[in-house]
Amino acid sequence: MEKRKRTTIADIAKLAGVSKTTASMVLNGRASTFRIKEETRLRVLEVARENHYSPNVHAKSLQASRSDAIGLVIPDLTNFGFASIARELERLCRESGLQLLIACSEDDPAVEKKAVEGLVRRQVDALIVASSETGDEYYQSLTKQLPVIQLDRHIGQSVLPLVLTDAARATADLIESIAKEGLSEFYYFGGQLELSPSRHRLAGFELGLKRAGIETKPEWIRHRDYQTASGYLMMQSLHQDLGRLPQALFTASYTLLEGVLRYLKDHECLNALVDKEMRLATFDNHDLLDCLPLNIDSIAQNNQQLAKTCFELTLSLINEKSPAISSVVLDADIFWRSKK
Amino acid sequence: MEKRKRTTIADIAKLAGVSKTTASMVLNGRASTFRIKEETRLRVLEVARENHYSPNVHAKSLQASRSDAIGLVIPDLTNFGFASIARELERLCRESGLQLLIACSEDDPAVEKKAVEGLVRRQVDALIVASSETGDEYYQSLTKQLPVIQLDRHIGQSVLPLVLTDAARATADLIESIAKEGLSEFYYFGGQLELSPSRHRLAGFELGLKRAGIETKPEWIRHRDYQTASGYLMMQSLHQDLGRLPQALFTASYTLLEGVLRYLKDHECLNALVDKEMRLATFDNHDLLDCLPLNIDSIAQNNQQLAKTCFELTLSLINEKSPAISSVVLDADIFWRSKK
DNA sequence: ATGAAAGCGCTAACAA
DNA sequence: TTGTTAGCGCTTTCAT
Repeated sequence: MEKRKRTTIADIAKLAGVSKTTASMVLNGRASTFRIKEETRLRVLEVARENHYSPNVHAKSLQASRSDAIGLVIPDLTNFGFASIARELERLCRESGLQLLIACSEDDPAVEKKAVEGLVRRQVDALIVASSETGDEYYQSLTKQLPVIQLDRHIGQSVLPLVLTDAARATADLIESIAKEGLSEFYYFGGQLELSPSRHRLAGFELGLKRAGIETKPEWIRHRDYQTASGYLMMQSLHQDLGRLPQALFTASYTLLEGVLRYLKDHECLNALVDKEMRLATFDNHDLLDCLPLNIDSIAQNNQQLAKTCFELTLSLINEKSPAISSVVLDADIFWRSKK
Repeated sequence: MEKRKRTTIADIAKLAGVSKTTASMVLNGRASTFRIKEETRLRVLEVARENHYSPNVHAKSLQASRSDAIGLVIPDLTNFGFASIARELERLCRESGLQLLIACSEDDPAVEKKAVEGLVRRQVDALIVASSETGDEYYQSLTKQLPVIQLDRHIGQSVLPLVLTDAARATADLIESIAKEGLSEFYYFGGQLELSPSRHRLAGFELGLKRAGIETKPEWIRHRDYQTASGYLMMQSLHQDLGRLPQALFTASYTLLEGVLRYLKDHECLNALVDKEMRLATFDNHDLLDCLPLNIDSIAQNNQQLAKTCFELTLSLINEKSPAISSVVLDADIFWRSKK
């Protein structure tokens, strides 16, 4: 594995019998601007091709103090929603000649900080964060060095640019509609209330019940974190508390739903869903829900739109065109699987 | 958004009243090696902290001609298997102070080439590829510049370092066991035969049947690509061909399984699975399969092990310690859900 | 129409 | 024990 020294612009210049300047101009497609002779231009291009010349981004970044890279921090790459967003952002970056640097926080503020520091040291031109922090002091101070964009999650009351989904509205609509079918109870399993999406989802849930004329009982609302295991545990304790399955349950995330399903499967209760004796709905969508006989309604964020909006906002911040709007809230969609 | 000029080592040196060299030594923790006075060391460190000094990786990379970054090319970030591998590799890199650069090929050789070129321009120290190419000429030529490791997919007959799962063995065991339950037919839906995993999975399938004393009929084997839509279409045409559901079906990927399930759901045939009138098994595992009443057996790659092995191999190649072994084949696990 | 030289931030010889 | 200097590959004035 002998590492061949890469060919540099100096090599090309020498081989083509021109100066570095001329070679640089030609290779950056600005030959006409500098009225380089066509013959010279072709010669340089030819030499470059023959020698597989590829510019060194570090040299370029060093001198331009730009990296043409964007940092993305998300909790977990295997979470389908974040994976979708990451995929879309990666595609947009790739097609614009940028590189997306993805780092995971594992939903741990300490890990998140480490991850961000790594990205900042790599001089990313901007930072997109789905944060697990509750305060934005750190990001606020970072913003002096580079643009920071909040994605999917609002960090405390931060006024940094923000792109997220209006979870409350779709949740309220979904809950109201189900509740009006004539329920006398509706349980809610959620994650950490410190995270902004948790609050919005819960607010939507309570609003939906209210609109359906139902008063929320405190014992209906249960919280842990977004781990699948938490969904399992909450379902277990609910089942024990009641001595039966609940009439209806809303899980605030796909991971929690999975925990609930696992419990039901382990205890051979899935039939209650098939027969619609128990109503189950969830935030977050998953393609597989379409393929199941379980009648689980869901709320889907528009991840593609989220990514696109976020990307465009990021680009405009990088170019210091202070954009018309710096915060965008998108609608979520409801996927009905219990009806019709 | 006024971009503050970042503090450099020269700033630190000046503020601390020392030379750049001294500051550099101290900041790289090599003060003792150069016998820098403790007092000086502390002063430099203090100044650096006060000014939020963070070294510029581009300058460092330029001079060291290393980037402390590793490139990863996978077909799709939302594919659960690849996402798991990416997550694990990202974690390993992060904990070693490296940055993982992830790019997607969308299973298109042209896109893949573009993606790789982008990573190479960024001077990644090594490249890990789950390729959709059928020949390795390109990667073979790249290997003169940097180590290239094949992950999960064998590129043609390439002799480049390789880490993958022995799909054939587990598949054969699974198929044999199911077939011996007394089946007279067993269908197979696969993806592009040009991709090495496809061949291994099919070989395992045929071996399994053979061991069960069943002769494979050509019409049992069907191929398209790994799109979910292809699973749907293959199921549709099979259903029409037979005028009934098959006794047993093996899908060579999770995406194909999803297409099959979607077809069955659309045509209200899922009960056949619940009642075990139709046997369904798949390559690739998914947590949700544990939560369903569908009795779908699956084969799981050990993604964590795959990532770990690949990472270690990569590190040793970067350090030019030619490793003892340059190819690793790992076992897959069978998850039974139809038995017991 | 082309070239020489400086400088981006950093490390490593080599001096002192 | 610390400082001076050159050079990594590139772009960009400023000359010519």
